[in-house]
Amino acid sequence: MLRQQIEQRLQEAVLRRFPDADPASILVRPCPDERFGDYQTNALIGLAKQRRLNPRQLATEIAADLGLDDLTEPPEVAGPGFVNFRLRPQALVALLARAARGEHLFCQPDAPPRTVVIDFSSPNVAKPMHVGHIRSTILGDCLARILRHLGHRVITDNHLGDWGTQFGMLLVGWKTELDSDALARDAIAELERIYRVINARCSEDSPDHDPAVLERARAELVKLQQGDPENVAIWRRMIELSREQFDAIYRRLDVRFDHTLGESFYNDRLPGVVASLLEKGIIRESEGALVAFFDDVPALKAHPAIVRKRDGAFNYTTTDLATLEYRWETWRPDEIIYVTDGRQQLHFQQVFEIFRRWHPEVPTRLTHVWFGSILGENGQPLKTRSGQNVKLADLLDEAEERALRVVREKNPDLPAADQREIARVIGIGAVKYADLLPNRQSDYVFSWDKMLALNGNTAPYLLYAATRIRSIFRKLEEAGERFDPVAAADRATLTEPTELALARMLERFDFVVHAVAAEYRPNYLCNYLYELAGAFTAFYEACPVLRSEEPVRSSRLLLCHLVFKVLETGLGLLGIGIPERM
RNA sequence: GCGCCCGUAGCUCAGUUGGAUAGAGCAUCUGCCUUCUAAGCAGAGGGUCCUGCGUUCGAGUCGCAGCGGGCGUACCA
Repeated sequence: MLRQQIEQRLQEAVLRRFPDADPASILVRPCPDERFGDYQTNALIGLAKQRRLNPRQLATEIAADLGLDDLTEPPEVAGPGFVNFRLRPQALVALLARAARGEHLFCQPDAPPRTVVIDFSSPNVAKPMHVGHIRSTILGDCLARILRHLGHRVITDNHLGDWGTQFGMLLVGWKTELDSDALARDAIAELERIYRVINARCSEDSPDHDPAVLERARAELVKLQQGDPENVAIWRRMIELSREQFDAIYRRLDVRFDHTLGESFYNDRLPGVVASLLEKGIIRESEGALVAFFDDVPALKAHPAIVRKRDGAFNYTTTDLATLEYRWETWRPDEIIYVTDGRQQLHFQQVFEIFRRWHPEVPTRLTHVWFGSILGENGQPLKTRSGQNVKLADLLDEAEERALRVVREKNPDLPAADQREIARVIGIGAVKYADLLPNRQSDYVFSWDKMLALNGNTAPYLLYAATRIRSIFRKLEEAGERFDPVAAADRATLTEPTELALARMLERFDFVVHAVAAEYRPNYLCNYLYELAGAFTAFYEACPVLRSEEPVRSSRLLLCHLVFKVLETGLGLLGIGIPERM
């Protein structure tokens, strides 16, 4: 927040000197080493080079013209022409006071607000949600929370896989294999089972292969596509049952969608999409299919995209194009974000390229936010011992169970219900944190031990710091005292190194949240919160709070109060809650 | 073949328009609980940032070439 003011004054000073300079390249960023200061700019070096000036001399002259006395110590020029800024304690105290009065929480919204559609999670009907869905769900939800926090209008849409050739087999299975008791017990497991049975009969290299079943599956699919009332009713029922199970998971994860418009929602639009693409000459017939070619795009030259298959059926490219057009017509978004696996990069390049040709008038930014795979300890994609996908519900159960074991060990005297609630919050938080902490583009190795470790950069560490703050205020309340942040702010004083370090950390929150939004990388926020929690525990060890004398005592309480709010807000942006105690 | 990603401490990984002496956790070692939660803190050791060449005042970061690994690549999504 103070960084922004420094940057603005720097840009103004540069423009006074060079009216034609580009302010977008005049940036102030955190110092890599706190010995140099809190913030620095290196933009003047490049600026001087362009204009054949001496960089150090230019830096010295600009630094003298900044008018930063209310915010920083006198700026220092260093090395080849860096300018280093050190925040004044009074400026930090004033910032904390404004936060105490509720004027901000160390983060300012983006202006102007934008409309952003986020497409994430997208599980398939009649299949259990498994680890393959976790990153999309958690990352997408986190980005939605971040962008909303920055003041944008966010529309989340769960593009369910509720249509496709698998329904031919599912319909045969429903009519010939269904065990209604099993369906009542665990609908998805039963749908999965009947699918497997029929799929085995349809596949030619299976010992159960039966050409008649394959034929029947095709016939049932055609009937569904033609609107046969019985098949449509069964199909709707399968969607309903699946959504109940998805919703149970989303409730546990505290994930919400504004819309759930599955693939089938776009069925009516598909023929029109293809007709329009043909009319505009964007696709043409090739080997019986209708295909878009990209001879003028080097990366896509060797990768044409099929928009209608030889047999006349549409595929996911067609559906995604219809979806894009619908979203544009309905919400006029400034941006549409797709959160999927990195393996779909080529697909989205093709879809975006086709859409640009199809609707060149649409200015919407199209973004594919992709992520790597979750691997087992053997370096291969994570599976159960029997080679199945790990079900998300099982994974969440185990996270909570493991957390419960630790809670019981650490807090044997708490009531069992409290232990379970604490374990639930920690377990779910640990899963989310472990997923958001790695750079999203890298594959990461899933490890229970690391995820629920009690130290290191983990959810329990952050939650522990937060509950220690809660504990301080609980003690205060038990003593019958009331804490008034505004009154504390009026006489706040920061002198101890760990106090000042904490205040500086709070000030940086704004920078980090904006960096997350700009690059779609929640791991920046994870690392920030870890540092904030670390700065708090260092302060906690060095500075008694309740036992100190006024006015130090209320200043430290104010720090605790604000650190808790930022931890709570930051963890909230990751979709993670804080237990009452640990 | 073409395209994308990765290669950083023994292990798992961060590393923000290119920025100063490359960071963290785990593991190893040394201290710290009669004081607000030790699920903690303070400290130590540990590096040819895959290799080479180039651009630059400055390269883990950018470009080119190579090596090693993962993934994608015409009718699944």
